[in-house]
Amino acid sequence: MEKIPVIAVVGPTASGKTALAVELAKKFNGQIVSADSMQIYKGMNIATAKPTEEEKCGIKHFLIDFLPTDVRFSVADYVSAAQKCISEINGNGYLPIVAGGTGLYVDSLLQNISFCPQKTDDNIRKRISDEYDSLGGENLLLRLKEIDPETALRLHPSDKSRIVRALSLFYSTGTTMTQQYANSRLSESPYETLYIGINYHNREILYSRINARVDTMLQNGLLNEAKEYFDLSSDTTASQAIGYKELSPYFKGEKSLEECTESLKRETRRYAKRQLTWFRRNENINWIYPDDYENTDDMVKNAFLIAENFLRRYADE
RNA sequence: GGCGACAUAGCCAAGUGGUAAGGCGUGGGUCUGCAAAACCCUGAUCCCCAGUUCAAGUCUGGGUGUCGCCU
Repeated sequence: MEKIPVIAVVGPTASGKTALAVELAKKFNGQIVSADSMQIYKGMNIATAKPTEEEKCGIKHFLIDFLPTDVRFSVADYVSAAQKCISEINGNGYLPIVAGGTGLYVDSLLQNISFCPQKTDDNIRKRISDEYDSLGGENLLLRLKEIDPETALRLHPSDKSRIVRALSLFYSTGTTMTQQYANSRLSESPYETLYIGINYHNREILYSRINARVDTMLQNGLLNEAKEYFDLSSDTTASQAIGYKELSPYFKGEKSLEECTESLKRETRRYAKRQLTWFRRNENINWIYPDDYENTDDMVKNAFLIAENFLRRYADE
């Protein structure tokens, strides 16, 4: 079966992914599939830096702004939704461009990871989570060792979420994490992907972009938006978004706005660092460094060259 | 000018004679159904000089600096 060509634009937050993806889409007749775990939610616009109509430049964006904030979402949901988008885009004769900073989503989609067909039982999960709290990580890890020694070996006793997941996966489906891992890569990816990553040689530049963007968000009314969402139930995906929970102490009168703004900036910087850690291990990424160029146009031109090479190679095959 | 206090990693900070807690930040890493989440790893010889002592961040003297009070 012939593979579908896909361009993926990845990188840390505030690096300029959105703009580059749009430029690529304009140049190569593309449409964009977002890979962002928070921009999927309706209403969460300012904090997530969701592209505005103006920024979209008329390019069609998929998987943005379509879910209410109380609906939970997961990688598995993302992959199946995004697969459909890519098929549709490709079927209509456009080039699919995956753009976003949620590394897990990007990789799972493009490497065609298949998730366990059965869902984990919420009650079992709850029970094991309680057991973790009462018995401790060491004990649960011993239990996991009996059913899946490999996974038990690589997990740290403090890593509650993964220990609970590994155990509840087995108890509710009979599949071990190790088996699931093997199963997940059985079918080859239907995509031929060009990865373009954006990073800065000088981290300080990225960090000052982040700081400045937070200030802009505040000017654009982040506080009003945050008032609506800082109280989201903690078991929702949306409640994890950076931008509301950091402002929460301010609304509760526990901290000053300045302190909360600082913490919001810091959390965003840390998030960017984690994103870089994630993407750096992908050897297939063609990294582009904005601080290598005099201006953005030159950088975009270089990205065009990389993309042209990729598409030509693809056409030749 | 006088009196007093303090001087430990980027920041906060414990330690009062036996060979440098901790927190925050920073940097690195893990990552397969909540991933903007969760988790792991990460640093100093204690302002300078001289002295006491087997042994000094810890005691003594001098210097420098900072802060507070007073005239």
